Amino acid sequence: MRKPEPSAAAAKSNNNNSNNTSKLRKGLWSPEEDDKLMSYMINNGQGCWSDVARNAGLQRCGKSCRLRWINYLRPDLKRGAFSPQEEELIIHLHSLLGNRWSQIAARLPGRTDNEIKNFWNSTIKKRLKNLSSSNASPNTSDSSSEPKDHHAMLAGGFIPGQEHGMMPLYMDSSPSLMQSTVLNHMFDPLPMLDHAGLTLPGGAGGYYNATPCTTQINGVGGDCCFGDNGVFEVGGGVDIGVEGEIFVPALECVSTENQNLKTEPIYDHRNTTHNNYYNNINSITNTNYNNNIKVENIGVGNYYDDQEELTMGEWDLEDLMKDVSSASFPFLDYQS
DNA sequence: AATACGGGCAACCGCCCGGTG
DNA sequence: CCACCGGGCGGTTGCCCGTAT
Repeated sequence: MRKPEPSAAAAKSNNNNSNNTSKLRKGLWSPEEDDKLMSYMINNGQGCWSDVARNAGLQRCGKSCRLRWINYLRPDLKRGAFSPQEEELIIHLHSLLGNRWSQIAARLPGRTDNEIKNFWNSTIKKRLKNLSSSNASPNTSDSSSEPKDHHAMLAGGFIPGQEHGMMPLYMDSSPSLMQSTVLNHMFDPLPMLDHAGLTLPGGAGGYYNATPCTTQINGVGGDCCFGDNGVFEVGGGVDIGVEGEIFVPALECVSTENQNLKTEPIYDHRNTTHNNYYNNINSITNTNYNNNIKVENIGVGNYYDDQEELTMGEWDLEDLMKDVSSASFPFLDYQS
């Protein structure tokens, strides 16, 4: 994190200078900048980011605006800690995708690649490291005795919030290592599911409670999204996915009590008040919907049962992800 | 109470890729 | 074919804050 430039006021005075690329602000975003970007995006939608920066009256480069919007201001962002299910999914997807954070994020509703990347580097990586060191036998703790097959060593290790213990965990993101392990059936393709009862987060027994990908702003009911024209639309949701509808998993319990959306975030993201602003958005976002969808045709393991479909040299990410997206995690359909 | 330290995370950097003229 | 530009992405930095000493 970086301090906002001390000359924010000075930068403002240069608003009318169109040739001010050398005076672009860096560092933390001020609440005024957030307001400008937020209102511009809601009113005009996403276009050329350098235009966004210019037209919104921001002394920022387009990239900075894009990043701020994607990582912080997007109304559909989920704030707060990762749920155990999300952790599991991240680990699972990372075992398949490696450090392709954007692709992992695409399958985690409301989470950004940056958020997941930070979470991985700060939390999960550390846990895996501790795990690997604690798993080492006291008698064989010297480095020379490190198992050749660290996949096997890690398999059955850290599974947050569950007792599964069949998912391999990787410190190494090499696809070749991952795919070879995949081929060896070393992980449970649906680690977050109870195969017998098909228990999904928020539900059980073949059905689960899902929250649709919808967002309400300032209490206005309806879905929100960017339409074909790039304009941020409220109302008139798009339905795609399982049985024709978009659903986002209810990955965490969201309070429905606080519906008083504050329109002015208190700018201090170390301060919980600021986070509350976004949590309130999410409260409203995720409220009012508690739909049940039927989970059918889960293609568990079919892909991996046919080993001839995969060879080391023909590893196909998209094919691999088929099993992760619609089949294995039907609630993630809307993302693709 | 003061200081040191480490964790968490927002934001920047630099590279890559695709589109366009 | 090439140069330029904007957008996307992964890696890294650096600051704030909580905790330990």
